[in-house]
Amino acid sequence: MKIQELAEKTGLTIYTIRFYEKEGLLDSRHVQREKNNYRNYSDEAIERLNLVKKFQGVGCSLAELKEILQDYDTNSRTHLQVIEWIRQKMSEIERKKDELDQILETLNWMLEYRTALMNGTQKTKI
Amino acid sequence: MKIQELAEKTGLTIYTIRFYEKEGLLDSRHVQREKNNYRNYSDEAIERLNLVKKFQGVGCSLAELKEILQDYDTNSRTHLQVIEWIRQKMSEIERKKDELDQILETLNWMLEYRTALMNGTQKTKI
DNA sequence: ACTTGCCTTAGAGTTTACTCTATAGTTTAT
DNA sequence: ATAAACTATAGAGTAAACTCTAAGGCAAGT
Repeated sequence: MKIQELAEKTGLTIYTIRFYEKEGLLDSRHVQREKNNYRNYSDEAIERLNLVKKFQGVGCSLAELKEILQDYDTNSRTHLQVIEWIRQKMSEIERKKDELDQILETLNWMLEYRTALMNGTQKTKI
Repeated sequence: MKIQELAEKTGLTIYTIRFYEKEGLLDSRHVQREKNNYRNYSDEAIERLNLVKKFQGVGCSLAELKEILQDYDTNSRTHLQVIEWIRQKMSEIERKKDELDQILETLNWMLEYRTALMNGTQKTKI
């Protein structure tokens, strides 16, 4: 498929897709060139970009993602290094989940506070 | 307390603290000026900055934070608007938690994949 | 053939969130 | 009283992640 179609299927803009490619987040499994030099994307590209989006959404930088997504035989990182990275990332995610719970509590408190204010009650604020 | 002390207590730099103030994330409850024009921070400032950090860490922009943290009587947003925002944010956070679970699954799968590779097994990749 | 619309690149511009520098005034320690 | 260490401001600089523009090539419809 061509870039416009991929953009529609992933919800990204064509600029972003080309930018990600330039940043090394896509490789030959995801993009090939036609004779006319047009990019031809595989279905794997959709999955890949969705993966990128998912990780991005939880505070992963593109640089970090690039390192981890790079094919095992094309870079210098050893499997053990990558495995270590994955483990660290997993406990980071667990920590982030706890944080989200804390924020939910805070939001709930804010909700109560605002509701009380609407009814003229006085409470403490931060 | 003065800015350096607040920086140490919050883990932010003095630049960031001043920047946040300029962006409207702190108000008279958090900062006052001395006769010498030095900023004098209250203990509430610590709590406030920690709150900002927490929300920031889960993808809240400063602009968004500003709107929500602004004092109820100093801005044009009605309580109902803010309450609606809080509700939306809460379901957003719930969605984010689900995403984190998905990512944990993905990471777990990646871990298995890498481990298998180390042992010479072949699997599929994205 | 011609227009419209999609594709290409290089490179410039934008936004967010800092981060620092220059310059100057204030406070503290010796 | 003088230096070191802190404070202030305005404004410049940086990094990440886009976002767009210009100039040109290709493709499909009339």
